[in-house]
Amino acid sequence: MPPPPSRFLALLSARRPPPLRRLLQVHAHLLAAGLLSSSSDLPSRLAAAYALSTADASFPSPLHHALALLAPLPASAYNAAIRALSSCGDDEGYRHGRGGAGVVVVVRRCLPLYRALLRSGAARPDHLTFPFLLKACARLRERGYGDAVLGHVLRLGLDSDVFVVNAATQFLAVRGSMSDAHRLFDQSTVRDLVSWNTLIGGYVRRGNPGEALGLFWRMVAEDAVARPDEVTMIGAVSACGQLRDLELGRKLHAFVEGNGVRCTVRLMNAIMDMYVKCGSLELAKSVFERIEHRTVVSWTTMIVGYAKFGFMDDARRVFDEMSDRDVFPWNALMTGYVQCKLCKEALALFHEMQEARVEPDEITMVNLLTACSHLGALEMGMWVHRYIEKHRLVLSVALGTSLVDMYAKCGNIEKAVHVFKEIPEKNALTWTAMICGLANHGQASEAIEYFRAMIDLGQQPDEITFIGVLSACCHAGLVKEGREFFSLMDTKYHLERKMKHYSCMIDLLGRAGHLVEAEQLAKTMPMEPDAVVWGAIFFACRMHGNISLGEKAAMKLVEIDPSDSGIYVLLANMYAEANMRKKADKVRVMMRHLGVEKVPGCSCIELNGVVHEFIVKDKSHTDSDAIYDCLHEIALQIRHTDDLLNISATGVV
DNA sequence: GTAGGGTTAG
Repeated sequence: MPPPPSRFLALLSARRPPPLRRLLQVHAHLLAAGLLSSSSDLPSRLAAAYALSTADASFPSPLHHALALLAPLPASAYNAAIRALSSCGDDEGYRHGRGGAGVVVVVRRCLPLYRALLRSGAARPDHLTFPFLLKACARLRERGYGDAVLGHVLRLGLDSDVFVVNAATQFLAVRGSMSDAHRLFDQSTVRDLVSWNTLIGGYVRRGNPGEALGLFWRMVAEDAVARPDEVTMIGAVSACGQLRDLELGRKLHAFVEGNGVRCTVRLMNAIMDMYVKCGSLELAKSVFERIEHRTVVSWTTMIVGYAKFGFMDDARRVFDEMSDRDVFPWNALMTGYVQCKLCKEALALFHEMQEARVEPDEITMVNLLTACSHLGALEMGMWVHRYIEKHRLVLSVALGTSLVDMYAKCGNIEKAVHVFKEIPEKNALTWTAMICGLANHGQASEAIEYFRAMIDLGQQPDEITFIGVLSACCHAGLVKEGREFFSLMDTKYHLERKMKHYSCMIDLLGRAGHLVEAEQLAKTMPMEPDAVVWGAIFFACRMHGNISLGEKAAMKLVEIDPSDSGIYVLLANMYAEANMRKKADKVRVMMRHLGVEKVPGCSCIELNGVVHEFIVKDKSHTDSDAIYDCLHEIALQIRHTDDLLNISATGVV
């Protein structure tokens, strides 16, 4: 007894097509049983399965089998195959990196099918073809295909079909411009709830919450037929979250409850997220507690909420309470640790994640690299780099930027430059990471060169980019360039100059001996100079022997932080250098009298992937004795070298 | 058949 046709139908309709070998067996069987000539769905399902499957050495072009099967069939058969391809990978959720590129390759196969349909004598594209085809085009990177398809829609007069128009709006919102999508919406004679939702959702995705909410209110006021539903409200509430407008958010929440909108989990999740973004952890929590069937998204949103306000213990508790976790909650918790500067915890979490056999993704890698940058953990950072290469993760802008930053902050500037050059798509953040890295490594002229290249390529520098170039100028003593960039910031880029920019500029002027100008800038800057500014002035005074201004700066520093012992020591040193022994002793006495104590500093180092932390006089490390022996040895060598240098400097040798 | 919530870099 052969299996019934329904079994083949189920086999061919599975989310993943059967292997090509099996497909050919099924094909042969259906042919023999005469089932392919019937009016059933079997031929188009088989064609779709061929189109979905991956070619191998023995069957290099399964797509040809698909086209041959479809040739005598009506448009509906083509539509079914295009549909299968256009939503391929939907269930897994579209992800960047692994699999993402493969999905796009499969989606792209809609195009030959559509071309065959256009050429077919038996069938023509219809109103059912375009929603699927446009969905596929929206998932491709190139815009051209979709534009051509939109032209066909007009020529076939299908612009009066609301499904086609909505799909076209969605395509324009995702791959084209929102203004085109909006124009299509305004000029369309057909419009329904989905049309509004598509356009509102498009503006939200593009980060234009003002337009999204404008449309929402217009919909409420104008359209008596299309009432906002839960999808509309997800868009409106998300827009409100982007605006960080708590008052409006509560209003929209009330609107949901007052207008009989279905309270789906998705909507509740969106409301929670809005409350978190608007800064009300309490309201988010109360919504969370009222959700009956929480999804991973609900839990993850709560983790993000706690992490955002620094309650990492609560975030961890929520995380531990979850029953099944995909990569999102792991990433959310890790992001929280990194943002709270708990980098060792972030790395430990990654090890837990590996034990739990959860596949890390691009976001995980970005978090890990950020943690490595803060810790100076080069070995771990390099391990992440190898992992990315081994698993062929796409070197996205964010990932590439994190890599550049990691190498720069962990001391390997050559590798940072190398990676930078390999990143296919760079943005202002990538350039900034490179410029700051070069500056911190003392490669001032390169940093400035990169800055000028960035400008030439039309990338907009921001406050942080200028910190990079200004500190480069500072390290190299490039006063002229520093002045140029400092003024450019205001005149050309209209960027607000922050404390850090002033302190950098003042440091630069001071080191170069322009003490009057440095002091003048400190006096006229729009904010109260901080310890860094006065510290820079003090340092410059000590360097250039300006005792009176140095004293003034020291007094300011004491005023800002009386408990900081460092400044007393430095002041005493300044007097000593200027041969003012009495004043130097006086400061030391004062220090003892005030009972100022040195605050222990902390440093850390990574060895074989383990991060070791040390504080002054710390004996807690297991190898403490050996470490102190080594330290002593180094100190002796330094003293010895120092003596030699002093001797040669004084000309005795 | 078209629309919808959560994690990322300087």
